[in-house]
Amino acid sequence: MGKAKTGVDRRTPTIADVAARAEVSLSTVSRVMNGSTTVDAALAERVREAALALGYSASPLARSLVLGKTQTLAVVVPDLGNPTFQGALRGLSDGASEKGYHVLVADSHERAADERELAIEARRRCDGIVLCAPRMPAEELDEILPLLAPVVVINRDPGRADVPSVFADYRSGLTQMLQHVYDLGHRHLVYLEGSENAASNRNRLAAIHEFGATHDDVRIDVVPGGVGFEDGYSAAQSVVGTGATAAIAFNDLAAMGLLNALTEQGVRVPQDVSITGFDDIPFARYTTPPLTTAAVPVEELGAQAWERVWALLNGRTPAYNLSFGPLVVARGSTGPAPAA
Amino acid sequence: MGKAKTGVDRRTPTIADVAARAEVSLSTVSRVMNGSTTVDAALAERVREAALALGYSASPLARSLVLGKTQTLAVVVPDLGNPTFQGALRGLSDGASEKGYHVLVADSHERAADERELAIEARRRCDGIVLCAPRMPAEELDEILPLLAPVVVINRDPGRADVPSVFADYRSGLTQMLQHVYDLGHRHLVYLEGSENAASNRNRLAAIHEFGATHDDVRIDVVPGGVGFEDGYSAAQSVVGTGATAAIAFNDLAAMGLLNALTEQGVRVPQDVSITGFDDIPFARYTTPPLTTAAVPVEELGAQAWERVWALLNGRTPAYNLSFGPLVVARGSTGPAPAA
DNA sequence: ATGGTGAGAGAAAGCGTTTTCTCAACCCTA
DNA sequence: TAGGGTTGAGAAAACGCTTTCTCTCACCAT
Repeated sequence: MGKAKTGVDRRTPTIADVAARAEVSLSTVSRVMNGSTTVDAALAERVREAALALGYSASPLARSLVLGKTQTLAVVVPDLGNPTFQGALRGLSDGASEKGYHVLVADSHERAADERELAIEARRRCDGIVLCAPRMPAEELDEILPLLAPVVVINRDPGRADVPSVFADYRSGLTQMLQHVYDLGHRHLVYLEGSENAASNRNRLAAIHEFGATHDDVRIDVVPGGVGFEDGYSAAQSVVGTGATAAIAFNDLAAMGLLNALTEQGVRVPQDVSITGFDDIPFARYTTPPLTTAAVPVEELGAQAWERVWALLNGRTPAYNLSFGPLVVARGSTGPAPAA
Repeated sequence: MGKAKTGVDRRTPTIADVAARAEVSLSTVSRVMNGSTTVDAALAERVREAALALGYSASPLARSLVLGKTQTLAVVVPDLGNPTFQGALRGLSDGASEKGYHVLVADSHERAADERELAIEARRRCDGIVLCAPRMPAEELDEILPLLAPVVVINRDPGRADVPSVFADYRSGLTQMLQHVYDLGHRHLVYLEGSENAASNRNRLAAIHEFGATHDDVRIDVVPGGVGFEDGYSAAQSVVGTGATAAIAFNDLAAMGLLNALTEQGVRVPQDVSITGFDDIPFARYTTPPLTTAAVPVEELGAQAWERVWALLNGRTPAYNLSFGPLVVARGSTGPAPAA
């Protein structure tokens, strides 16, 4: 099985092949391919013909090396299976591809420990990175951010002025949500917590504490929950145990799990217990009853993130940081508090 | 703002910097970094120290160029917003990252026209590619497949023996589904079609025709539908118009849209009309009533696809092509046919 | 002593581009 | 007709690595 010298070989053609065929120098080929005007029309045509005949196109790798840019953007998300991040990824990907950029995704599987290495490694292959690492400790984030530049942080406040960010204002969103159920007459609430160490969970807790502090007539319990269906599902007992009339779930997924468990147990929603989610994932409106939630425009969030990396990439100062104030979408899963 | 020659510069260190600091040659540094044993222990230690001090790690770009491999896999999907492809992407990504591989995603936005260029372009930056292009004409697919190798095709039959593939057997799945509603007594069905030119739609149609041919007592209408919520939602009229007692939707998304529209119009599911989906996306079980569907293990599908590229990448012959026979999951959206 | 061996390390080639540098030829003007 | 300015194209350096090739030196057996 020696390398027989068969006339045609399967190796992808290089610039040298084109140069040889067109009987010009490498430089000329390069110039033609990059649209430099400083080349004779006849020669240019010859080069183009040769390139076409050979099916040549420049190696992105070699090009990246010399140009110092890869035309690729890294994105780190905690969980590719979560609709929230899927949405952001989509918005990002759309924006990027529009500008001829490629997207490298890395899924950290919610393991905060891996995020650092994952991000740094991914970043090295790209021109910039969008980081979504809700569980990473603030100090660690602050530490790696400079190594990652150009970087934009998504879904949390990076806590540094020099790093653009786009995120939902979970605190204000949850405050609105609390007000919503309060207005419906609920006075005993329960918050089904997300990951304890997640920034967005802390934001929500802040809203809860503030709301509790400013409303003496309301009681808010906090029980452990999580970020997925199952977490919400298995928290049903503790929710019921509190005797609260309204359950504020960390997100839509948990809310849906809870809703399901409650319904199975014969608890009527919203007659007995009101339930709220967070994010307004595409499916939130299709549950029974449809889920009341705080809408976060995730795809737009991704799009805005792209806009900011793009600015950074072009040496421009990105637009102001964006903090989306989630909007409460009142649907069927919340109703008036049952008469005591 | 000239480039002042400040002692410390922010440029990422190269192998030359490490060599200089350790007072050895480039070759030695390279050898140490790649774990070659043929280097003196003392020297090796010096190199490691220097690398650490400088925070050096080899440029993946330069490395890729010389090694001829990028440690990256391209994935082309028709729609990042679709749970089916999200699942596959996830399975793929998990497998890849386990082997230190990165994943480049490209979303073709269901535009068959773009898929070709997208795939070729993405492929050039990677060592291999997983292609999911349901709408691409068979001839075009057949034409570009050789250019893409190593490649594995997902979600459709590539029609060439030399290209590994992993896909769901839509035909058998739909046949089972038809049998399911038939067994429930339904004799007048309506198929809510997907994209006309999609391979998986043709597979389903084949099942329909066959079923119709072998069961004279059953009538199956076909109406235009689509692949998303809205498509299903807006097809409600034509579905009702047929007078069928069971609607077979192209996929879960369309089924959910249809379910929603029907419910709004006071049509009871499944008392008046039974509805079935396809894929068993995570949310299918949370509709009201829960959706009867044919389960396709999308994540596993992605995982298997990875296994096959991985084999290809290592010069091994990948395992047999896999065709998952979807399993009907009977849930609440299908019931006995109403008495005529 | 001496030629052979083998280990360890540096020099240099090569990966496929882009771009600066250099040079030859041409045209114009004095 | 000579000199200066364009214009166009090739040679070569650079990007940051890996790996082959080459060389030196120490060691061992003869």
